[in-house]
Formats: sequence, structure tokens, C-alpha cells
Amino acid sequence: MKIYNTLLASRKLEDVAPLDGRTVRIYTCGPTVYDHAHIGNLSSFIFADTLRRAVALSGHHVQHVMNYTDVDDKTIRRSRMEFPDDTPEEALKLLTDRYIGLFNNDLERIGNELTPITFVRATDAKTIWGMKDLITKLHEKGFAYIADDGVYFSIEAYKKSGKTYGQLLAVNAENTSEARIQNDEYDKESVHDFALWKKQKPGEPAWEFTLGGQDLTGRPGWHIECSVMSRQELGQPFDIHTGGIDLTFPHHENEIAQSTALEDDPVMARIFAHNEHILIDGKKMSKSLKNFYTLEDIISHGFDPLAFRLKILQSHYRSQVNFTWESLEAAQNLLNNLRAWADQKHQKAAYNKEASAPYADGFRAMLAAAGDDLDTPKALHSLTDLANKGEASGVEPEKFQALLNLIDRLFGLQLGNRPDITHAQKDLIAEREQARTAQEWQKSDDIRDKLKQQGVAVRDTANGPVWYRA
RNA sequence: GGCGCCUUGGCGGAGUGGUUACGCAGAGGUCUGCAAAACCUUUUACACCGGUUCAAUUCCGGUAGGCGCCUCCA
Repeated sequence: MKIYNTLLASRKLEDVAPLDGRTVRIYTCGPTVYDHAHIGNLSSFIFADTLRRAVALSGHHVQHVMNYTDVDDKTIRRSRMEFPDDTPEEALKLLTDRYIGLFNNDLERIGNELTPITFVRATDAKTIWGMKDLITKLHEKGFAYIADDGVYFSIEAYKKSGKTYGQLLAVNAENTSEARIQNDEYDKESVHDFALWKKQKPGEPAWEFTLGGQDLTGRPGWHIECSVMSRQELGQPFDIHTGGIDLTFPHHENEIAQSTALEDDPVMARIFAHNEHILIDGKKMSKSLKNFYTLEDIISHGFDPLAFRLKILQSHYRSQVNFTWESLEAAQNLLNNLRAWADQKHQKAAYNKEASAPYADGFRAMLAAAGDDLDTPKALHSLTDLANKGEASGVEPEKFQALLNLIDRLFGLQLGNRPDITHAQKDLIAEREQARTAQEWQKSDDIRDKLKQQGVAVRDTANGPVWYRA
């Protein structure tokens, strides 16, 4: 299994071999839970989910951790608006609980597995303690300084210790944007310094914190969360850190700085893997352009959440996908065709001609593609190849079910758990066959119509009738 | 201002120095009682201009257009 490493020192494909020789440890930057996730967010988690599936199928044990950012400017602002009568702490909890629930529900609907993942909240007591502890140590060693509005990380001190700030993106004066310099309104010593801890402002939730004899009661900065949660759950260095391409800088860069300032080893994670953004009609999704969609939008347009998953898997995670409704429709049609193929597992009478030898090879090809920097488009090609051969080469129900299970483990398209039709429907199909044999065309067509109303279509083949869900 | 990417047939999306994926959609056909599905065929694509080469969509240079990151962001 190989995956592309975004670290500047690498920028190439690397083998995914567990650092500890046993378990591949993966950390995924999760959502900030202040609103519904949009489909761009979701695509990122489809990537992380598929990566874990591919690593596991390549034969490794996997430990996968994902966080919820449940305290930041947006969550606080929104919680105060929606729950003005509660304390800031309670309001924040109410709001983030709600959106964590909705987020998990979205993940399940797009076919992500939740059970293999350890979810951690930034506001978990353990996390809060860990953040205070790390900030305190950074401060003791001179990597953090106290300003009027909070505690900041000193990039200068980090550099002086001989480490590189700029492991993911070359950082220098030339490529610092105007906007960033203009927005540099905080009480920092240098533009790139970032907040480790923010002192409480009126109406904000806060946690007690004393540093250098000062009362700094307030809340953690964004980057420190991931440094602490990843280490608490996975240790350091761990194997793969994933996230959207936009998190490369500054978020992951800052994580690295925090996580390695006190260590001899400057490596936080061996591999950083980033997924590209999806575009809407060729443009980046943004609230200002009002071109973002949620899973609810997809469903209300009549599409299956798994069609969205398929759409995402149809392009490579490191290339931008252009999302259009037309392309989603194509994915939905393909999904329907794959489901019709999968439904043949219930119909051995029609398909029991030959052995399923090509199936083993077919799945091997999918796995090989997935192991090559998660080349899901290629893997899907192998899948459609197999599906197209299905009818010609015959289906042995038990082997077919086993194959579908493997395919599901890789793609999460849920092709293997599709139920059979009812006995009553099977009786109707048999009845129609009798009518056809007797050349009672009107009766046979009536039965076909009736079945169709129940969502079951029938086609007649040389081997007898075959149904599929229309 | 700095860095990087992209431009393929109706749509999406791979890939390759010469044999031209795949999916979706359209057309015709085989098959069928009719359908459907499947199968076959089909609409012969690689932004533009130069260059290298026996040969370029594929390599090099330039032009045009588009996109992303450098700031909260998946």
C-alpha cells in the first residue's frame, strides 16, 4: 500500500508500513461542529474512511482517531445565539451535541464506518487537561509567551531550537499574503505566531488556567487540540495524518511545531495525506458564493447518499472533483446498475452456469488499485468490469456473496446487504412465467406492471426471468 | 506579490510517444410475444501556437482560459 506524502521532505508516494511494526495509526482532522456538514466536508471523510479501509485490506491492523472541534469562535457565537438563556458552557454543549449527532448521521448515510474510529472531543476533560499541560511545558521551555489576550506559540523560538517551521509549505516573507498581514490584529510578536490559548471574553465559555502566575481562564486555540488528541490516543510519531488540502497550512504546520518543539524527533506523523477540494460548477464552495450543498440537498434532489459516495470515489482524492447535478445523476445510474448486478445473488436459478474464477482476480485488481495511492477510479473500473462480466460468466451465490462483502469492505457501497424480494413477489414472477408459457400476454404484462409498482422490474433471459429493483 | 495545478468526445473522468480506458447519456442493431437487460456497432476527443521526433493528445517552449494555496475553511 502506497500513499502520497505532502511533507516537503517527501512529496512522493510512500509505503504504508506501521512505525511500530504492528498497527498503522491514523489521525483525521474532524469537523468543527457548528452547522451541518457540507458535501465538501463529507468528501474529506469519505477519503479518510476509504484510506482506512484500503490500509486494513492491505493486511495491517489500523487504529483510527478523529476529533470533533467543539470549541472555537463559530461554535461559541452560534451557541450564544441559539441558546441565550443557558450558561455559555451549557449552550456550547447543547449546540455541539446536536451537530455531532447530525454529523455522525451524515457519515453513516454516506457509507462511512463509525465503529472502527475513536472519536475525541476537544472539550473532553482529558483533552483540556492535556492542552494545559502541553502549553505549560511549552511556556517553561520558552516556546510560548503570554500576551494580553492569550498565549502564543513563538515560531522564532522554535526555529532557534534548530527545527524547521515550514515542513509542509515553504514559509517566508514573500508568500505571506497581504490579507494575513492586515489581519494581524492580535497581540503577537510575529505574523505567523499563533494562539495556543485565548483568554475569556464576556459571554464565552471558559476553562480555568493559570500560567506564569497569571489567571488565563479561557479556552484553547484551534491547533493545540489536534496535537494533544493525536498524541494521547496514538502516541508520537504516528503513521498518517489526514485532512483537507486547506488544512496543510497553517493548521498542520502549526500542529507539527507544537508537537515537536519539546521533542528530539521533529516528526509528528510520518505521512501527511491531504485530499483536494470538490468544486461546485467549477468554483470553490463557499458560503459567500452560496454554492455549497449539504447531504439533505442531495437527498431532496432525489439522489441516494451512496451515489454521492460513488461520485467521490470516481475521481482521485488528489484531484479536484467538479460537482454538478448531472454528474451526480450519472453516479446514481451507475449505482443502480451495480445494485441490479448485486441483486443477482438472490437468483441462482438463472445464474449457475460457471465457476466464479474471474471474481478473485477482479477483486485483486481492485485492491491493487486502491493500494496505489488510493486510486479509486481505477479500482471502480475493475468493479464495473466485473459487474459487466457477471451475467456472462455466471454467478455462484455463495462466492458471489463473499465477493460482494469484500467489495463492500473496500468501497462501502453496501452492495452485499441488499435483501431478497418477498415470497409474494416471487410467486408473481412464477405466475407470470406460467402465463407467458401459455402465451397469455395480457396477463403476463399485467403482472409485470404490478411488480413494477412494487419497485421490482423483470426481464426475460435465456435462463429465465431475472428481477432487479427499478 | 509568492507557490502550485488544470484544460481530453454531449457530460464525468482515466491514460499513453505510435496500438486511442471506463462510466453516464444519445443513435442504430441483435435478441424478445412486447419489453427490459445484456451484447454489438456508432457519434472517430485530447484548448491554441510553435519546437523536438520517423511519429505527440502524450516531451519542450510560449499563448489563452480556468482553479487552488499562501487568512477561518474539508
